[in-house]
Amino acid sequence: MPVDRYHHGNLHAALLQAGLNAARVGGPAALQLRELAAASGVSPSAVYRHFPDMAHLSAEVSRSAREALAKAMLNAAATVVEEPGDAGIGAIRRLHAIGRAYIDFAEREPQLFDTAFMTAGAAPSCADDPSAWEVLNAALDALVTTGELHASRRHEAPLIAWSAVHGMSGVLVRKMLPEPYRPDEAISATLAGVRDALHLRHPPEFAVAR
Amino acid sequence: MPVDRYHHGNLHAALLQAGLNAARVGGPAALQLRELAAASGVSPSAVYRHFPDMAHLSAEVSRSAREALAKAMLNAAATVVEEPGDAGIGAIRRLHAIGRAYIDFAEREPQLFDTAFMTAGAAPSCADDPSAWEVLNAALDALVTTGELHASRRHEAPLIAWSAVHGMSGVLVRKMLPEPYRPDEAISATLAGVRDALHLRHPPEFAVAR
DNA sequence: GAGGAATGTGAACGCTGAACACATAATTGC
DNA sequence: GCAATTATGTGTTCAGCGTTCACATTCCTC
Repeated sequence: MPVDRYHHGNLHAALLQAGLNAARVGGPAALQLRELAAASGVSPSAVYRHFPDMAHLSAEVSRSAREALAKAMLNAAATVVEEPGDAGIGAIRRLHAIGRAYIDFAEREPQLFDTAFMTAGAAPSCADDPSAWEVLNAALDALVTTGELHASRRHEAPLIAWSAVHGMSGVLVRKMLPEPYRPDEAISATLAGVRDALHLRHPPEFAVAR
Repeated sequence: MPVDRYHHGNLHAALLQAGLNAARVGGPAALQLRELAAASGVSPSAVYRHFPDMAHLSAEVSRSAREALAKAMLNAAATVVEEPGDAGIGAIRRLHAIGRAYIDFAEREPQLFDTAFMTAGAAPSCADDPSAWEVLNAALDALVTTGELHASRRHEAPLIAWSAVHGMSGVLVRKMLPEPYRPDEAISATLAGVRDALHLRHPPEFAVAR
């Protein structure tokens, strides 16, 4: 297709991608209409043919960032190797893996993580995407199935896991971890705390100096 | 003192207060130079006699919000009644009280909570104020002193407590709690999870349906 | 091929934070 | 007690932001 033509072709997707690129570097503040329009090789007003206003574009970028986070979690879970004689420990490792992937994402892409959760109150819930929440609950279901997690704890389990992991992510992103703590020990402690709170086993490879 | 005079008297403090008032209602986005100047009965450029730029004013408002949060925690801890024969359970109740105060603050003043932690990366650490972190550590010290918290867990304890409480606060503020969970059960579950992770006793009055 | 829908342009408008020269009040020094 | 200096506030101006509108161009359909 010709490179120079009046119509862009797929400006909606291009703006979204430009938004992700910008947010990756500069966070929510970098989501500027004129900037994204220029990055897509288009005049500012062209944006309004594809989004009602800047808030909707930002919201879609934010949603896209949440999807990337969920995808990173699924990826991490998929790489966990199954233990031949012990299905339970595999489930525990998978929960650990998705928790660590969540926090790793926040550390690796702090600005994008910030963008993912920038929505202040007016969020259309999170029942929209293949969300981190669903990935977490699938992992918890597996823990119940394998007998690692007592059914009586199943209901509150995602609250405990999510608040801890999401909280530590926020602390690391905002660089609020005080001296003398180091990010890696903070992450390990958080994940170990989740296993303790859920009364799970601690697989040997997760041992921390304690 | 005369109400109509050229010099304001204490514009710095007035702008800070105006900022807190605005942030309480509209969050970080409501911190606008012209708005705060007008609320203080002063022209926009007058602000620059007291703050180098808007970012510094916002940062001071944010810091002030963090102080308010810490004060709410101290307040809650002070109202905990001591158990005559059991100093340990008082310490546990105090930890519970400051955790609940933290989350309650976030629920009661979501916009102010958002303002308190809006600093994206460039925060001057949090060793500046009578911070929530210090209040938390004091409570944990008391738990060690009374023998409720094993010394070997003391180091990682604040990481576990803070990430869980801060994370649940963020979830509630951003209204990200999915159906069918209700805020009060989510808060109880989070705090119970912290006690579990720290291997603390569960005082009877904190019993939840589980 | 004609006509209409979809999409992009360019020039506005009101808003924002910021910078500047200038005006006024408070304070200091003699 | 008065002049000079400093501190503080005003008004104007500027660039950049999101947004709107009339208009131009291209694509699609009949």
